[in-house]
Amino acid sequence: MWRESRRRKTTKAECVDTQVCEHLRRNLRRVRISSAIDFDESLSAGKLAARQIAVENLRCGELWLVVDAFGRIHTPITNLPKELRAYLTVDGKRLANVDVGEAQPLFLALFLRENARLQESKNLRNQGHPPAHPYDGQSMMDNRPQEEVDLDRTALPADLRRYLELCENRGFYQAVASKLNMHRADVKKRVLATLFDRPWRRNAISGVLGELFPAVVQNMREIKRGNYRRLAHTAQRIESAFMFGRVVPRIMAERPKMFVSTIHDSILTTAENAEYVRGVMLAEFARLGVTPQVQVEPC
DNA sequence: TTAATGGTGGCCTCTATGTA
DNA sequence: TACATAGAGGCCACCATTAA
Repeated sequence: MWRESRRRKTTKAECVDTQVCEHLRRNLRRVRISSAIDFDESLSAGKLAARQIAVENLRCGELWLVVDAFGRIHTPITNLPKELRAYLTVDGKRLANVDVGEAQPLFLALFLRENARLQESKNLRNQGHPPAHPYDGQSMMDNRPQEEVDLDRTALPADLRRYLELCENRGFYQAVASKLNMHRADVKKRVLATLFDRPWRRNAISGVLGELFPAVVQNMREIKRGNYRRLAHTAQRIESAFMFGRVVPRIMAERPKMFVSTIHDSILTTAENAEYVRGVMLAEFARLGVTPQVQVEPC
């Protein structure tokens, strides 16, 4: 019973629209998982048991949905090991994942870009100029029916511009990996940890980041001042606002019957609808003035 | 780094029971 | 009646896992 109370305590959906939550909950109930799963026998007993329990819970209809304080939605699907997604179906159809390349650094880049723009606008006002951009003062994730953002990137600090472009081209992790003579996959998790870590802790990754993007790192350190978790929380809020404030509502409006489930910054849907979802995500990113890589990966 | 989950075990409180 | 003990349940921390 105390687990139930703990779950109730953490189920606070204030930061995600109720209709979005209900839509995702309804879609969750449509998911089925195959009865014939080849578990990796080389796994430790604990890992194997955890996978078996996760699968059993899905079969039994244990379909919880929790919104955390930073707007992320957690479900049995988000907790499911990636390799088991291949066994999921909806209406008998296999699923595909529509994934944003280097999403976390990209959302951070959007936040830093907005910061830089607001700072620039503030400086101009102080000099007696009108606001630099009609977007000034408005949250970048407000879902108003405004036109696409016409962003003058030349006004941004050079290394922030380069950081943003690398994120868009899925080259950010590779740039760090190349400096360290490592493989992209090996540095990815460490880069993410370093970005969100305590700013006073230094390692090889933080050294390379400081070398490649000095103003970006300095900006991040300022955001972390007083509470280093703020940067991670901010990135998650931006991700949440984008996914549940823009992408999912648009899909709900345009294709209300289409299956959709989220895995933080990616969207799970049936393979036949994956290209449509990819188009929606690209269009919504375009409204924010960025063109990241969005890939469809069959589960 | 953040979040979630389940499992386990420790600590605390409350209640019931046994004993002097 | 007073005290000791045992069991149950709530709460929490820690560990494992998953995702990004």
